[in-house]
Amino acid sequence: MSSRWSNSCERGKLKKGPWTFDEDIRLLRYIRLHGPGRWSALAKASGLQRCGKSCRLRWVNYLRPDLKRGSITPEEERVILDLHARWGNRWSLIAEKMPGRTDNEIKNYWRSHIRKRLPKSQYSTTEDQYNQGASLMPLSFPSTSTQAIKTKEVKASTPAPPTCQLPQLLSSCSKEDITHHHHHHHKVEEFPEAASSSGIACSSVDCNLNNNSSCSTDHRDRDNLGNQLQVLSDGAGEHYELFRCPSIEYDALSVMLNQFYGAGIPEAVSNSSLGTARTDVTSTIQLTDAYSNSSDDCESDLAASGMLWNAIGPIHDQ
DNA sequence: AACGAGGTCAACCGCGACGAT
DNA sequence: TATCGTCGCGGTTGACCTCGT
Repeated sequence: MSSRWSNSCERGKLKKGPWTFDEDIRLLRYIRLHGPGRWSALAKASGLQRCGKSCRLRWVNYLRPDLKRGSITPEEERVILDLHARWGNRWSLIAEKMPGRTDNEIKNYWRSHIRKRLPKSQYSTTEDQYNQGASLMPLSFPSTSTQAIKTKEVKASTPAPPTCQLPQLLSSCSKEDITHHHHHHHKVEEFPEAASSSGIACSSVDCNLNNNSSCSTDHRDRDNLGNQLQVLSDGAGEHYELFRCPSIEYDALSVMLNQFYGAGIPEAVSNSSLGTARTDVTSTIQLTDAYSNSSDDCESDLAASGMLWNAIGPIHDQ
């Protein structure tokens, strides 16, 4: 039993390791059509050379649109501390109380940030709580009933089909920023190939060199990423505007997700700080702006962008 | 500039549980 | 009831990154 899933992953020498951009697109497109769940079937039907387990993990921990990006806030850390003190290493349970955070993320945060600050005696007791059969303390949070949080009996619900939760991803770069930085605000042409193939009115792409202080070159500080893609809707259809900070990577997944969910939200603004630079080089497009007259740090890789648009395809025919 | 140590985090692995047949 | 397929959880790994020397 325990090895069944493992075996199915081994079967046919399925791919392992970091996900590529193309795989992400395939997975997203499939989920867009059929919703998440039934991972084994999904893995086969989507054409991905991945096992269902891997697909599920990628979705849950990385591609889900309702994920909150950026560092754990002090408030969130307090919640983690509190809940961990109550429940021990019940990461999925803790994650349920922290919308937008995954169990993996919380677990990693605990191990790399919190645990090392605590004396071993302190964290080991809470970590052992569950194994010792300690009863889970009732929550002080509005949430599932305390009966429902008894240990592993809690059956994690299948993630709901994608809903429009992009407001959670609101970027730190606002329109206001843009208007305040005219000196670096220049328009570039549409993605010709993309627009034609997708059938979407992609009227313009703004490459805004936003030099405000919130823009950081530290790719790991995702809070500070200033990339922004706006999906704008008007009578003529939808078009997309992309704003970015200099010297940071424009994450293609963001574009994809905006289009992915754009159908459901007429006007969506999203943060493009999805993913990290290190996950996979192919999952990010280095937006170095070939269209800029002035600058050296903003170029764009239209081929890659075109590939993206082609890959995800138009909304209306999905 | 080069290198090593330590940190971070996406992804993997093993396992237990559950539902369907 | 037994078996099978699927799913989700928690622990662990390892590639990549940053920082100090």
